Amino acid sequence: MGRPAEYTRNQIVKAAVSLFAEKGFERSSVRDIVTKARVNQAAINYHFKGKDGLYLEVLKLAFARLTEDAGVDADDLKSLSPEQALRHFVHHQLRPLLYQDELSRYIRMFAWESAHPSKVFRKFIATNSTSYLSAAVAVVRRFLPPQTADRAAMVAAICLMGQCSVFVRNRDLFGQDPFRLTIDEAFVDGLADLITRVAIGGLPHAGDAGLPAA
Amino acid sequence: MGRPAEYTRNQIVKAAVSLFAEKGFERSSVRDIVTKARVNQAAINYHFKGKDGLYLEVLKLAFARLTEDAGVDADDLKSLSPEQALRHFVHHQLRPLLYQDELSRYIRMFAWESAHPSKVFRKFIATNSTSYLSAAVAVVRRFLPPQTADRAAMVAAICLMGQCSVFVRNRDLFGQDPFRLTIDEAFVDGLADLITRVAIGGLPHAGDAGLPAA
DNA sequence: ATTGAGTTCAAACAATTGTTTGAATTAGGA
DNA sequence: TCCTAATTCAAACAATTGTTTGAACTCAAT
Repeated sequence: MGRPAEYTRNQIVKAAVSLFAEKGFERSSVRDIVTKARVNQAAINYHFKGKDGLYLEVLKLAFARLTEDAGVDADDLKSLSPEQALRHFVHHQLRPLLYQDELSRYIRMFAWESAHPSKVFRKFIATNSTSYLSAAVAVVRRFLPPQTADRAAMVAAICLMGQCSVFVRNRDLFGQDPFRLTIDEAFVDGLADLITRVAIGGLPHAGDAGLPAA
Repeated sequence: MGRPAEYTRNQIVKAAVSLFAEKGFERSSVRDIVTKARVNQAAINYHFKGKDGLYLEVLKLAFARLTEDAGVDADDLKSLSPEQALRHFVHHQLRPLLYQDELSRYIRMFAWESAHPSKVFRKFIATNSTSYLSAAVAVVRRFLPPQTADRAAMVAAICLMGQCSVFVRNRDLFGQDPFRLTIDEAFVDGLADLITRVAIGGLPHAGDAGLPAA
């Protein structure tokens, strides 16, 4: 046996998560990752069979962490009132605006994917039947008329997440010149309130929208 | 003089708009553009001083076309009721889902930029003081309490456009497997209704959200 | 016909990407 | 101790990117 292989793997995964969250998968180069991880160039291919393999591994980690987490766990959300669950979910999606921990990085990775899904990601959610959207669908559903079609609920969920992910992806940008938003706790609370209130006020009427039935 | 230089320029611009709309600026290679335009490799650098220069030219065209257009023209929208103006604006943003004409391509280009603004785009909107967001701000404002801060209105506008651009960018994707949405006129009408109704129902309460004052 | 500026062209350049190679290490089992 | 398999490493590879080069070509004006 050679040196601690697990150490190298962990270093790579940690660096990859950090970079994928910051710039997305496509814009993160293998060389950037190995430099940040302080490992050799060829390590990624040796341990993960390529950049795609590494991403798949990272996606599995992120998905596992996110589904077991309180923010999107179906059971936890069901125990709250619809309004509380929605508020909770939205705030969870906005978490990367405030904290830069591991969980936030995972959420941010998914925010990049929601902008333009990579091939790896599409293959990943194709196999994981319980998509990362299902939590959002469950949250949204409770505001919709009971007989609302699955497809309509999914569309509403996509809208909801779309509003959050714009801010998560472009956090740095919105702090700058044409916008000059100060992104602190007060701002995120306000933003979460805005999205939540708009959804609460509007979703009950969404059923009338006449989205095509399933 | 040599051959019709204007012809070459037009060919390049046309091909570039098509590709930028389809995949975004970064993912469109110079070689793809010149191949589609049926011109020589070096033509882009000769006529536009590089890929960035071409994009800047295209952005100017798109911006001019979009601001003179009924869908986002401030005066046209003011002549409608707030609800009508909102519905009109949202439907306009969703136009690339139905039609693939020039106007739709411009809208789609901006949808890519709203996901992850390129350097060229950021420099462009920095000089064009009337950002392409201002129309959305004006539309949204009429639903907000009169004393609402500019910043809060902008945030609401970003949310509104975020909901539209997700679908515009990933049109093809949503037609496929995990989603299987049939994107026809009925769907787009329904989607526009959904977004509109949610906004109408919720925006009036957005003022309570306590977004940081300007 | 000749000039000369404007334009096209095939080819190469320089930089970056993900991946592969094959030798050099490392550590555990015989 | 020697052997073997796992791991690391520097280097190169092949493909793609945007850009530059310098000669060839076109056409209006002289």
